[in-house]
Amino acid sequence: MSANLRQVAERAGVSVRTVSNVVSGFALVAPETRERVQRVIDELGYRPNAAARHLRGGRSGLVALVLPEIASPYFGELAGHLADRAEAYAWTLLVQQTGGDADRERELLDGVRAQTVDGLIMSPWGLSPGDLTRRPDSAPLILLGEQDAGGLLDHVAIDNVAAAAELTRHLIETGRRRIAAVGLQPHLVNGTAARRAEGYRQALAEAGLPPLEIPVDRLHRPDGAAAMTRLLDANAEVDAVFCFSDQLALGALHVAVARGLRVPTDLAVAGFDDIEDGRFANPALTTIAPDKPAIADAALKCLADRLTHRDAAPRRLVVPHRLEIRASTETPSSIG
Amino acid sequence: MSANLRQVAERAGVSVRTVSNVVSGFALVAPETRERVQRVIDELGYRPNAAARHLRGGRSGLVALVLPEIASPYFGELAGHLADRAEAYAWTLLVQQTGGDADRERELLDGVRAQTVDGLIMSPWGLSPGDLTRRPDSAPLILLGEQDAGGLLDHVAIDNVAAAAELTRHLIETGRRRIAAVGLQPHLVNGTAARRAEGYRQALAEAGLPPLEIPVDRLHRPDGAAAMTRLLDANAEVDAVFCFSDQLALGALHVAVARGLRVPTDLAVAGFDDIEDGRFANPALTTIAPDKPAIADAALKCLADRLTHRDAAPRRLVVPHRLEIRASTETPSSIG
DNA sequence: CCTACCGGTTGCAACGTTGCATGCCACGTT
DNA sequence: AACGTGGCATGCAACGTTGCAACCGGTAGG
Repeated sequence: MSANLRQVAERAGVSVRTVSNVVSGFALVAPETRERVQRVIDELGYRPNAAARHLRGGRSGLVALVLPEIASPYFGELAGHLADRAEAYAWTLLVQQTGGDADRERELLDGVRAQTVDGLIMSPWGLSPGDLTRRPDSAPLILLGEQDAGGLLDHVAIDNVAAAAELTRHLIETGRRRIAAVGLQPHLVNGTAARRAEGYRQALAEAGLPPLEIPVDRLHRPDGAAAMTRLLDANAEVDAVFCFSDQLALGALHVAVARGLRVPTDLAVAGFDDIEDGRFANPALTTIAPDKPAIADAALKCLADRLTHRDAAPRRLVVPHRLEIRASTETPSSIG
Repeated sequence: MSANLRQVAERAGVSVRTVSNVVSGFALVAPETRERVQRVIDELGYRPNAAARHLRGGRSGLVALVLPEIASPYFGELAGHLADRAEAYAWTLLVQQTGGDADRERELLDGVRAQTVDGLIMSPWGLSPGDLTRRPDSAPLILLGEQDAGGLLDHVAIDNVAAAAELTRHLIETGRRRIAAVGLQPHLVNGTAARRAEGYRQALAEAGLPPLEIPVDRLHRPDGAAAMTRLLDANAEVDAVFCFSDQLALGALHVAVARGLRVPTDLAVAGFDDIEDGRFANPALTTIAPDKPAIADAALKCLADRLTHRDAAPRRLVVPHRLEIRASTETPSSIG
């Protein structure tokens, strides 16, 4: 076990309290005392005990990141930004996976950990807004993604409707007429897919084109592959597929190429999220790029603000996005 | 703030100690007392205070996962398995990123957090075995990846030499003769790349073929892309590229395809790690698939054992791998 | 000359929990 | 009747830290 304040105090010939003052750096301590104490601290290799600080002060320095799955590239990239940025707030990130399961989400929100962290940053899939607001008194919760929690909770998201509409318009502009949307999850309460569908429908309606919506079970590559297989088998004659995640799009792309379709000549494929894989896919994937560092910053800032103003009005932070046009949706005519 | 033991005790008309006994479930408590106390616990929504338990008992229930970067698909997938499995040990995972930087690695190993977690699972890149063993008395450390720490530390890894040799032999068997290896990192102390290079050289030597090694800066897609660009620009006339990570391979693949090479007809491309992107790449990527769930299990088990037997001899756990042959290395002749 | 104040330092108490030792009671045995 | 035993319950102390109030010596102001 490492040294504690008492041991340092004894050795430096001062009180425990003074050592504490030196360590925390704020209070009044005479320069020479500070220096002497500091020397002993270095000598003994003293490290403050986080458990005691937490017990005493109520701050753990931990923030829980509650995600469907950390292995998903989008969440992985986001977690990376969060972990980096968290340092500025002296927070360490703690990862908890839900698999998108409502019971598990509830369990993690109410569980022991939810009380020992300073806050939670969560991307809910299974829980309804009602579930989310009706929870016992514990650490503040910041939501990622659009959740219509009746304005009762802080959340951070891009404008999914606008983004999806933008991307759909881009497909229309490149001459596509039969544009399928892949990624609705009818069984999930999660509002994000619904927003993207909304934007997709808006843009199609503007152009007088009919929607074609393909539901999926999850948002992974195999689901995109399965959806594309179904589309092709059904002879749907689509000339563009807009997937609600890059993973779906990569799965779809894989099947399309394997089936001998030329992308983008025969079929345009677009995704959403701008994960790194998409950038290096063959062909590179057109996508909506949410500003992930900004999402991370906003979530942490929002949490920090919430901690200092426990009862300020909940905020909805909208983070910028960008339409990232790559080879997978190039105009067919311009290729030949 | 939520209720504490004292409040429950008062309300149930028993001592604090008895409530504690009910909560921890082990000690002798009369059934009717237990039931009465339990009722009050539910009523007040009592949750044990982790900070106090940690302070008192010395166990935090936290395990730090110290990685170069969580956004990297291999580490993301591994972290997912670890987070899932950790539950069986009542551990929560805490993520810390090093960027592969030696100073940062040292900082995290010696820092405050390293003392407040029950253990650390780390994938070191910058620190030498010497640095790793010479560290102050804190939580036990389990290493991921091969580290020749002189047998002084627990570590978990696949047999990288054998795996790389296997993959290289596969390339040779499919008729490739000019096989480049991409992924040596001369500036890093990390032994993994060196092991893979060793296996690669062995297999080439067996077949009487000359090695061709391309160093890289990092193991990301852009580095693979850059390496492939260099190879092509140098007119190296290679017919196969063995990349030491799937990310490198995907970058290389992207450039190869973009430059008009037919993969696998003109060029075979293979990777290492079996990240999901590789499975859905165009063409799908041949790779070495480490048994990631097994790695996660082994690391956690190893840590648990270490905690119960603080001074048992350090162990080196070798986890199985599998050669995953996919389209990117199919025999050219069999295609036409 | 007394008081007020200020910089520097200190002791006490408390955060919520659990290990340990002990106490109490009822029952069965000697 | 005295004694041991086993089941159950309790009080005390300690884990390491920091907020609070107080203290001390010295200087400035009334």
